[in-house]
Amino acid sequence: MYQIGELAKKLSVTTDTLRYYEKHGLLKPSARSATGYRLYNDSNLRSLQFIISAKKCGFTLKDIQELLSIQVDKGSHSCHDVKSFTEHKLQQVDEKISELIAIQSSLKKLIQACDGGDKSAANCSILTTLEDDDGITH
Amino acid sequence: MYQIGELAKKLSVTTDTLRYYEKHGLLKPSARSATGYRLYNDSNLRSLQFIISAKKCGFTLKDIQELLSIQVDKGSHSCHDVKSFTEHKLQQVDEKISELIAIQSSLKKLIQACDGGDKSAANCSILTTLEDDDGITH
DNA sequence: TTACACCTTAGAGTTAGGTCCAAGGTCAAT
DNA sequence: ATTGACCTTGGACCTAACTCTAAGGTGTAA
Repeated sequence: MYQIGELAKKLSVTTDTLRYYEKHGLLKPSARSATGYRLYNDSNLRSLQFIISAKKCGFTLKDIQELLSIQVDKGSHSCHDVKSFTEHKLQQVDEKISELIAIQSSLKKLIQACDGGDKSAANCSILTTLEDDDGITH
Repeated sequence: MYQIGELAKKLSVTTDTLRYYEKHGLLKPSARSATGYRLYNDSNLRSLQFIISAKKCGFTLKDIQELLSIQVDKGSHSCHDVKSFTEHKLQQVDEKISELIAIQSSLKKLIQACDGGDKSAANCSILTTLEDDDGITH
């Protein structure tokens, strides 16, 4: 069990942020001490890691709350709903990955050009390298 | 050449957003009409596509401005600076991709569980599937 | 020449996601 | 028993990225 300050330090966020996440339904501490201190367990820690990762990838806190709320309950009558919701989220993730891969390949080319590649005049910015061949396709 | 409204409609943003991007140095229209109307060309359109893509992946407008400002000028004395800056940005992109791939694999497992996979009791949420095997490693 | 859909600027307002008090309680060490 | 580093709540404040409003100019079709 961690106090709020320990957890915050572990994952480099502030205690204010943790209280904010609690208030907005993203991360509820597993318990409270007799005197009202928030107490977090390892499951809370993993949730927070997930929140931080997903945020870095451009998901809103609302998106993240939805992702965290996905629960597949075998035989549940809501299985179909959960599945189509999850498929929709997967599609968003796939899109982000495609876009990042295009940017990644552009940046790699720019670095190569900097190493003395012979196309440096033609490929001199992220936009020109994106246009090159395997850029973002829409 | 497009007027602001045409470009906005083409890429599903508002005209206010385009004016905002101009004011903040992200997207300057290639010309103005005699009467002061903004005129955008295809290069402006590609810049805007890039801005939208990068934003979706969690880059701030400041990040995006920096990405757009990368210019490799062969033989430039600043080549080294540009290279290390670009390498740093590439590292950020690589991280985002890793995190998205972990989330992607989780979502795929959840969808499979929904299809009647036999591990649905054990793997019932995004967090449990992340913990499974190939989750995010820190 | 007037209607209507465009465009201009400047500046105010909004939302998400924190961040920072203030006033006070808790806990371990001196 | 008091110091100092923790914790509590409530509410004000802040920044990024829009979004809206007001007051007015432009362009073209009836």
